[in-house]
Amino acid sequence: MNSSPLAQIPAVETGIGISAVERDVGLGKDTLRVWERRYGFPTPLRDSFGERVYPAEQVAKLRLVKRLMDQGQRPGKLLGQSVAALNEQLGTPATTGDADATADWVVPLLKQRELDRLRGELSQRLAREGLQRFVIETVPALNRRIGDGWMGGEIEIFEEHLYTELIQNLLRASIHGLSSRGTTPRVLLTTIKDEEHQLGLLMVEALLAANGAACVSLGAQTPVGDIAGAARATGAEIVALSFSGACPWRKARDSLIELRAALPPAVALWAGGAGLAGRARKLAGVLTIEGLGDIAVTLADWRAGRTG
Amino acid sequence: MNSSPLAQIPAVETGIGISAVERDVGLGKDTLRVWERRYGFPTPLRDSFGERVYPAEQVAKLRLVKRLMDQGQRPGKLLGQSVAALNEQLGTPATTGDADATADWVVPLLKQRELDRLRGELSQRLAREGLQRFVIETVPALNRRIGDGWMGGEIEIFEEHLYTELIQNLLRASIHGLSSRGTTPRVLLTTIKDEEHQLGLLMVEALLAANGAACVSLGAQTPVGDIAGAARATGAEIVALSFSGACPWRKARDSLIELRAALPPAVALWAGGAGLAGRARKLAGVLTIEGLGDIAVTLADWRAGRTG
DNA sequence: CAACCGCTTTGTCTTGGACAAAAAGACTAT
DNA sequence: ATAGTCTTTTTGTCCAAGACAAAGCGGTTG
Repeated sequence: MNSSPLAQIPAVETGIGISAVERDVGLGKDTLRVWERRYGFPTPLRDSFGERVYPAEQVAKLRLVKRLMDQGQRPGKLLGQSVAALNEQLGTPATTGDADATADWVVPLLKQRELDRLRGELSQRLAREGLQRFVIETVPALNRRIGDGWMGGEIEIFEEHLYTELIQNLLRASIHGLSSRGTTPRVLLTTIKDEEHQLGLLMVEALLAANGAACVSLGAQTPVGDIAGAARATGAEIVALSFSGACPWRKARDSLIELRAALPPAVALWAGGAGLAGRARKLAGVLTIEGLGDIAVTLADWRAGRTG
Repeated sequence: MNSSPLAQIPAVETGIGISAVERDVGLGKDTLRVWERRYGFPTPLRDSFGERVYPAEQVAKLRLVKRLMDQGQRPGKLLGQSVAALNEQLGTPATTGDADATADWVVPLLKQRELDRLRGELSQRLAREGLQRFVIETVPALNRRIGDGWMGGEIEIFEEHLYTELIQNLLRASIHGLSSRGTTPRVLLTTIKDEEHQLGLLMVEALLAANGAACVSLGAQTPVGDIAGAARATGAEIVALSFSGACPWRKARDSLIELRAALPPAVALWAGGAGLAGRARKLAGVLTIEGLGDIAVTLADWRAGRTG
C-alpha cells in the first residue's frame, strides 16, 4: 500500500476540503458556502472534481473571524477586513481589567503548564478561604481573568479548557464531601437546553450545598419539559436555573415563563447568571438571584418564610 | 401578540427537526435527505414552513438502524425492515443483558430518589473494588443498565442525567486525589468537536491516573486544530481521544488521520471508545484501544518500548 | 489463496432560492 | 432616562435534484 504514494498524498500543498474546514474552524458547510456567495470570502480553489479546496491562509483568516465572532462581532463587518486589521482587533479587547490584577497569578502557572502547582495553589486557597468565599470571590475573579486573557489572545482556548477542568474537579470533590443527608430544602439544579456552561451551575451547587441545602443536579442541557417532570419526581421545593451570558435573553425569558406554568405553585423558581443580569426582576413567580453573594441570603429568606 | 398562545406551543407532540436528528442519532442531514429520496424512509412530516419534522418512532427506528450499521450492516438492507425485525437482529449477535443483572440495584435507588444511599453505595463499591476494577467493571455495567432502562422507557432522561452527575462527581473526586507530580508519561486527553460524552473520557482519565500517568484533560469538544497545538504546548507524549457510539465513524476516522498528520511523529496517538469498536485497527500511526481493560497493558507496553 | 476487475451501494458535494431567527436600530411610554 | 415594543437588516439553516467518488461486494483469474 505504501508503494503507491501518489494516491495517498492529500491536498496539503494546496488546501483542505469543506468538511475539514467545518471540523477545524467550527463553521458549518452551509455557512461557508453562503458567505462565499454573499460576501465574496472565502474564495476556495476547486479540485479536478469541482469541489472546494481552501488554502491554508484562508483557513487561518476564517479562524480569526470565528474567534472575533465568538466575542460578539458580526461576520458582515469582519469578512471585508484584512488579516492585519483583524489581528489588531483581537489584540485590543474592549474591556480593561482592573480588579483582575489579584488573579494574575493563574496566568503564568497555566502558560508554563505548572498544573500540579496550579492545582495545589487552588486547593490551598480553597482550604484557607473556605468554600463559600472561594466560590464567591476567587473563582469569579479567576474566570474573569481567564476570559479576558482569551479575548486578548494571551490565553489559548485549550488553556481555558484546562483551567475549567481543574476548577470542576476541585468543586466536584468539595461537593462530594458534603453529605446532604436529611438537609433541607431540596433544590433541583440545572441548565436549559443549548446552555452548555456547567461551571456556573457547579458554583451554585457548591454554595447551596455549603449552606445546608440538599442539591440534586441534573447537569447541563435539560429540556424544559423534563425539568418540571424531574421536579415533581424528586419532590424538589426549589428549582434553580443558571443562565450564562451566551444565552439570549428572549430564550431565557420564555423558558422561565413556560417552566413557571408547568411547575406547581408551591415550588419556588430561582434564576440567576450573567444571562439575566437584573433584567428578569419582574417575572411573576420567578425569583432572580442577582449574584453569587445573594444565594446564602435568599436561602435564609426562604427558610424564614417557610417556618414563619 | 402574546395573546395567541397557540403560536407558542412547540411541535413537541409531533417530532423534532433534522438538525436535532443529526445530533441525537448521528446521521448527517444530507444522508437523511438522500435516504428519504432513495429508500422511502424516513418519511418525516412537514411543519408549516415546509421543513422536516421527524416523529419519535421514526427517530427510534433510525437509532436502531444506526446501531446495526455500526456493527457493519448496510443501510439498503436495513431500512426496508420492520422495527421488530431490526430489534431481533440487534438482540441476537451482541449477547444482551446477562451481566447487566448485577447492576440492577441502581434502578430502584434512582427511581426512589435515594440519592444519598446511591452515592454511598457507589462510594463503598469504589473503596471495596479499587478505582481500576470499579471503572473497568462496575461503571460500564451500570452505564449499560441505565442505557437499557432508558431505551425501554423504564428510566427518564433526567434520571440518567442524575446518575451521570453522581458518577462524574465520584470519578473527579478520585482523580483529584491522585497527584500527578513527576509521573510519566504525560497524556493529553480530550474529545473531538460534537462529541459530548464526558463520562467515557473521565473513565479513561481515572484509569490512566491510577496507573501513574500524568493526565492533562481538556474536557470535551476540542476542535482538531487546537488539539495538535495543545499537545505541542503541553509537551504531551501521548494524545488519547475518546469516541462515543454516537460519533459517526467517518468523522472519527478523518479526525484521527488529520490529527496524526499534524502531530509530531514522536507523539503517540491513542483512540478508543464505542465509536471505533475495533474498526480503526489499521490506521497508520494510531493505536486503537479495544477496551478499558487494555489501557493498563497498553500503558505498560509504551513504558517498555520507551525504556527498552 | 490472493489479486484484479466490474458492478452496486452509499455518502457527500454541488447550485440557487427561500425564509425564520437573531441582532440592531427606531420609537414610544413609563 | 430606561425599559419595552415595533421594524428593518443581517445571518444561519433548510430545501431540491443532480452528480460523482469512495467503499463494498462478487466473480474471475493467475
